[in-house]
Amino acid sequence: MDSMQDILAQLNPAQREAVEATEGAIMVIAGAGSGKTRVLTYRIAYLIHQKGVDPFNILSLTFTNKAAREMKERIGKIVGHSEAKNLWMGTFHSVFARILRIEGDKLGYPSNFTIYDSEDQAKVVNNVIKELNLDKEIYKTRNVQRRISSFKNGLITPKEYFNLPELQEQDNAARMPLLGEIFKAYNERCFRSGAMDFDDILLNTYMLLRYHPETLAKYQDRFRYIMVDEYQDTNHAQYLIVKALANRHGNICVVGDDAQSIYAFRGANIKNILNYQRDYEEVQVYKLEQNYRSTKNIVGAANSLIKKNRDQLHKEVWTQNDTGEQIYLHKLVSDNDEGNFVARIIWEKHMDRHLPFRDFAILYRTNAQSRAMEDALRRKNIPYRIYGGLSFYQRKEVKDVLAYFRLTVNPNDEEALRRVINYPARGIGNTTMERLTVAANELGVSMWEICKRLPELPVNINRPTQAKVSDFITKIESYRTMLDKHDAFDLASHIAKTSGLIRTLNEDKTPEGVNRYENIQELLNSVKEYAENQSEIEDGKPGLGGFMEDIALITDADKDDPNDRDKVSLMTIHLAKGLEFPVVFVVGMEENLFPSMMTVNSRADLEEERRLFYVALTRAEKEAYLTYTQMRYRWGKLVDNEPSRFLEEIDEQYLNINVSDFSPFTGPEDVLAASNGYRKAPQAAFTRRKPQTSQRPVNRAPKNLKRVEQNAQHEGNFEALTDVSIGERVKHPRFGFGKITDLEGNGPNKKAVIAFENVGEKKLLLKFAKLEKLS
DNA sequence: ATTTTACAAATTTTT
DNA sequence: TTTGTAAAAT
Repeated sequence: MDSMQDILAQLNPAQREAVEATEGAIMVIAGAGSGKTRVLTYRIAYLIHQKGVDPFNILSLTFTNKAAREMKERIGKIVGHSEAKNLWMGTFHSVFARILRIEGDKLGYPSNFTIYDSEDQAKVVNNVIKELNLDKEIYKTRNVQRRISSFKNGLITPKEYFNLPELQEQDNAARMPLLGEIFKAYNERCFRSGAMDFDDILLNTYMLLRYHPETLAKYQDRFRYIMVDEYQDTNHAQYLIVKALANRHGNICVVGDDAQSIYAFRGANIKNILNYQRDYEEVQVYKLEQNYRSTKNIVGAANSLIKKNRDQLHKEVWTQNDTGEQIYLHKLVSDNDEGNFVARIIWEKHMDRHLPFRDFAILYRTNAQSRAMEDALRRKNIPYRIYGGLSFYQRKEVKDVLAYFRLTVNPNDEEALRRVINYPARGIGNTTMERLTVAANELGVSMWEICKRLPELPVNINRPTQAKVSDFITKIESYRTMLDKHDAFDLASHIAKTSGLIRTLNEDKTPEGVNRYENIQELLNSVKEYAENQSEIEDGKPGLGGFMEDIALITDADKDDPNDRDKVSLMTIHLAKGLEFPVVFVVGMEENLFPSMMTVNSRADLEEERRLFYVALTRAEKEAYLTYTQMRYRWGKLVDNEPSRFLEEIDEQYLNINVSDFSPFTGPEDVLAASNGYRKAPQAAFTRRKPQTSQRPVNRAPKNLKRVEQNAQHEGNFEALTDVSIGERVKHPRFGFGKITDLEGNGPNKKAVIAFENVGEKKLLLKFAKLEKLS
């Protein structure tokens, strides 16, 4: 167990003050890399250890569940693990889902309510639109979803919606006058399915606290100390929940950085930070401005960029770290080329400098960009892990099995029922489903209820079909009787076998089919793991119900697979928030991609994109690479690009610009790879287009980039320096002066062993080393 | 009722 | 390129 004094001694004065200020309202403005997690962790340890606060009375809201787990682990090392385990710690969604499982009956929800993800949500919305006979060309699912979500984040229920002419006018203007009807029907549908969507978790928590004073009092009493991380990304609902909970003891500490606010699109409200001082009397504000993460170059570049934003709190992030290298900027021909470039740099650093793969992250604006990166990494056999995108639990076959699980735990879950009532095929088709839907709507009960009482209801469904429905019901009922008697794994594998899903998948011998089968095995493995873990805990819940509660809010970023220990990380910049890596690549620095096309017309949106870029840059500890391409595949078509406006917003002194129309990274090897695959077309397109592009007057590349393009030829010469011999003195851009002591390999793989004056002996691939001869 | 085929539409970002 | 939906065929 580490001593508290030792720990406090590790903190700088500002950090230490923030840790020791335990009472009242605290706001910590924490610049990127300023050790904010450290402060939060030690603050909790300090509360427990020095102030004798019971961990049970501490609530800490983090950005990911993984972050919560890791903090708990570190706190456990200081105060003891049996103590730390009682902390209330996790994301807003997981902590409040937990409370709603306990208290939800007060709102009419069962404790085993289902959590609908966006796919479920979209399906409910679609069904409702269809049932209301609305034109789906006008009522686009995505738009309706977004709209409903924004209502909920603003704590507006259907009832309130109809009292707010303003909102109705907005929808009228958007040619969606019946949006309120959809909203109402959607909510009713979810409610009678015993289901909440992500936004409901917050909205319902708010409703619970607002209309059940005794429950509010209970949790106010319990949470004597509250901490909120990433406060800049909380929305109105979250803000009010926290405010309500803190109302009694008033010990609340929020940590955030307005420069890293990147979730306005989902309702996050930057004003929460600004209002904080108004809401609480005598707010103590601490600023953490010393960056411990990145080099001077990276911090300087990020600062120069974020200065372009008009709306921001004043803050001066600085660092004592080394100057480090400039940020590399590279222009590539295509997205394929970009992938090859990144893969090649990673490979080089891995081989020559022995950097483990986990030191690298590739960050992009949109998930679609991962493909080119994956292809390139796979070709070089570089292990990688993708975060986000289509996560494991969203795959079709996994969701199918989960739908059976869901139905077993909560048979009212209509989306689960719709998904599998005829999968595998049982002869229950659209006509039957329509009639069941009508009956459910008329009686206002769940579809499960209708199916169960089908014989006694005046529903026009013929006998044979009724029998098929009732067979299905019987099957699910039989699973339900096993819920309490069997652990999650026994029941799950029983369901997988007897539902016919495994059999159906087994018949498919295509590679994709085999893969799907393996995914189901993997799912069952994770059920097994869950059941085993839970039976070890004294008050564990080894049943399937517990498993379903557990996975609903687990995201990709929360998983911690030991197999993923040494892999390159690929993720969107949004997902990278809070993480750090020695070497970071930010790819696709192009207009219309980053900043996204959707944002360039509004200053507020554009500033959010700029903050996003700020977040991306500040993930890097030692080195950052920015890349953009001349053309890339979008919508299956080649599209010409211009460099991102953000590139010229970075102060030039921090950049090492390698931009030329000649791309040294499309070597013979890549031509081969390209002509092998399905992307023959681009290759042809390049050769035809290249001369054109260089003459085109429309090429609006930023001025400073264009100017340095001239120098690029010069840069190119460094690449070619392979005709060196032992004994020669050379200069390396990073390692400085050195003498060649040995040579090995031939042609493109020729390597030199060089004794550098300052950094010792290194073995470098000549084609990458950018050596300069000293004569 | 289910499978096949053809054609259009679509891309921000996430709990 | 992929994904989803609608019409057509079995």
